[in-house]
Order: sequence, then structure tokens, then C-alpha cells
Amino acid sequence: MVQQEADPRTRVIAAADELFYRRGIQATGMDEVRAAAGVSLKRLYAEFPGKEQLVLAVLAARHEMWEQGIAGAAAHAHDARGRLLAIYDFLETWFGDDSFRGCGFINAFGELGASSPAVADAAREHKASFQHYVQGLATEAGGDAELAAQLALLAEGAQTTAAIAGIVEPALHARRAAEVLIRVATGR
Amino acid sequence: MVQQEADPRTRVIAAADELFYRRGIQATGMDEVRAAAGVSLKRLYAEFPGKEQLVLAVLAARHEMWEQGIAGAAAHAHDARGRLLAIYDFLETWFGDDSFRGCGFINAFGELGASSPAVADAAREHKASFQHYVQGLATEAGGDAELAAQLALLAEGAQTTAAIAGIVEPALHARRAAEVLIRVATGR
DNA sequence: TTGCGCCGAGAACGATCGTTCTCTAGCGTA
DNA sequence: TACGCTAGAGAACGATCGTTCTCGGCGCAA
Repeated sequence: MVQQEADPRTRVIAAADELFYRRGIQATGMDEVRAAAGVSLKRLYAEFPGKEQLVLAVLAARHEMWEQGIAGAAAHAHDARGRLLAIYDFLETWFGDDSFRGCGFINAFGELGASSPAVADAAREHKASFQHYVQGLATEAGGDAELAAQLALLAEGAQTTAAIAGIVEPALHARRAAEVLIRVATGR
Repeated sequence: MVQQEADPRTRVIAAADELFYRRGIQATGMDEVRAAAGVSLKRLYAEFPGKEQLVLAVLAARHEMWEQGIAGAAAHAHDARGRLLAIYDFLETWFGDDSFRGCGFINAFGELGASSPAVADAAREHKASFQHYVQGLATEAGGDAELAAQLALLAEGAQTTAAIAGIVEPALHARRAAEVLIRVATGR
């Protein structure tokens, strides 16, 4: 069910990512991943010594995709404020995707954060990295760390709200709230 | 491990709530719930015909606790704006609790939303109810539905950020952002 | 061609879990 | 006392899952 030309490791990660995200990690068996990736169980375990390592690899890949998505949306903006607001435009298109089911890190944290410290750390690092990204842009736009934290809060809230309600509007509300907060924090 | 004087049904819900929330729903076995509630397996299944019904009962109880917490925090405020800001004060004390592990509905949705429509609906209804509550206060404070959605977004984002990062500050950032949004939306 | 090593297919294993069944002790009533 | 009902303790069952093991075939070197 995944492009057969890629190397096995990439195929496994792509298949696992899709299944883990769509149906949940614990609800997805290693044998389903094997079947979807078109790979033998022996190779799967040769590549990833256990399910937890596969989960961590999937989260790492998802983190890369997130960073590329954010960076791609920011590419067309011409100042820091535009790059900040591009975050919410990116969220809007993401929320509109049929496969959208919330933030994979939040989902993984809720499912495994209590039993797998490594997964909890991966979620923490992903969110910290996003915070850091926003903070750099907020500073460049003339705001401070508090503004950055607030803009990140809006993005987080939009993701969970859009996932549970199944709508894209939270991205728009978050974007307009961000505009107000940026304007006030940077003194227009 | 729960107060033994309450009736069995209440004891089961309290024990299940604690275990489900702390360790995850799928990671908690019915036998652990039985042991923690000090109840026989037969009685457990007489009270709840299956695990899903128990989960739904736990979510219903958690929804009641949430509403009481929000209402309790709002009780000391003397206007709608104060009651809106009381939400974030409530969040701050909640985040400071050692047992805090994020919003139970978001966690349950991430874990079971894909496989249990009933659980997904429970999460949706809980969030919709909160939206409705915020909207009533926002209207009373002179704002509109968009302000309400934005204030709710801040609360949602604060919950997930505080849970993953393990800090209480998101409540403070959300509160100050809410103050700005309310001031701007209501024309000071 | 013959032997060898690698790899895929899938059976097998052990653990866990949701759910049901069995057995027995206790209790109220005739 | 004898009987029948209830409920608790926990064994049992069937399914699932992560992980490992076995077997058989294919390619490659001599």
C-alpha cells in the first residue's frame, strides 16, 4: 500500500505513519504495518528492534514533515509577521485534509506518554522546537517571549479543536487572534 | 484503593477515572479497575456491560467535574469578563496538580476516537459544551462568537502545552492573551 | 552442478486482556 | 435444619499482539 520503489525502511515508516496516525498506535499491529509496507516481518524487526523504535522513527519523520510544511508556508512571506501568520495558513490547509486527525505528537503522548518516556520526550522536543521557531520569528517581529508562547498556544488549541470538532475554522480564529496579539505586542 | 463507603458504581467510576487518566485507557485492564475499586468482576460487569460503557461513564463524570470546577472558579467573579478570566485561573491550579496529565477528553479522543464513535462523540460534546459556556460569557461581556472561539482556543492550547511540557505557565500566557483579546473585541 | 547463506512467508510462542463461567460460602426463610 | 438465592473469588476461554523461530526457495560462488 506504499510506493514499492522506495527502500524498505522508508516504506515501513510511511506505512506505519499512516496507520498509527489514522487508527492509533496501540490499535495498529506490527503485522498490519508489515502488510502495508510490503515487507517481511523479519526485515521489519531487522530495521526496528521493537515497536517503540518504530514509533520513535515515525515521530521523527512526522517532525520533519511538520518543519518542512511550516517552512514552505513561510517561504512566500516577506517579513517575520507574515511568516508567523503563515503558520495558521498552513494549519488551515492541513485541517482541510481528509486524513487530518489532530497533532500526531499529542495523540502519541496521550496514548503512550505515561508508559513510554521516550515517546513523551519526543513529543516534548517537537513542541519545544516549535516554540523555539515561533520565538525566533516573534523576536524578529518586535515581540517578546510571551507573545511567542501565546501564538504557539493558539496553534496548539486550533489543532485539537479542529481535530475533535472536525472543522477548519479554528485555524481562521487562531490567525485573527494572532494578528491582534502581534499588533498589540509590537505597538502596531 | 477508593473510599469504601461509597456505592460500588461510584467506586468503580472513581477508580477507573484515576487509572484511565493516569496510565491511559488501553493500558488499564478491567481487572485493575476491579482491584482498585474493591469490587468483584461480576459486579463490575453487572454495572457496566463492557469497557466502552465504563469509559463513557468515566467521561461523563469527568465532564461534571470540569463544569463544577469552572463554575466554582467563576463564582467569585462579579462580571462576565471576570468569569471568563476565571477559566484560566482554574486551569492554572489544575495544571499545578501533580496528577495533571492533560485534558482527559483529548487523551481519550486520541486513543479511541478512531475506533469508538461513542467516545469521539463524548469528546465532541464536552468541547461543544465548553464552547457554549464561553460564548455565553463572551456575549455578556460585549464580545462576539469569534472572541468566544478564540478564548476557547487559548484554553485548549494551554491544556495540551501544559501537559506535554509539564509546566503551569501556559495558563498565565493564555490568561494575558485573553485579556488583550477581550479588551480589543469589546472596544476597551 | 553442488553447496551455502540470505531472505521472505508464515507458523509458533508467550503474554495480556476483555469477558464469561464455575465453585463455594454466607444468609434469610420455612 | 434444610433449601435456595446471591454474590464474591478467581479460574477459564478466546482473541489479539509483539516477538521469535522454522522452513523452504532462490541466488551466487567454486
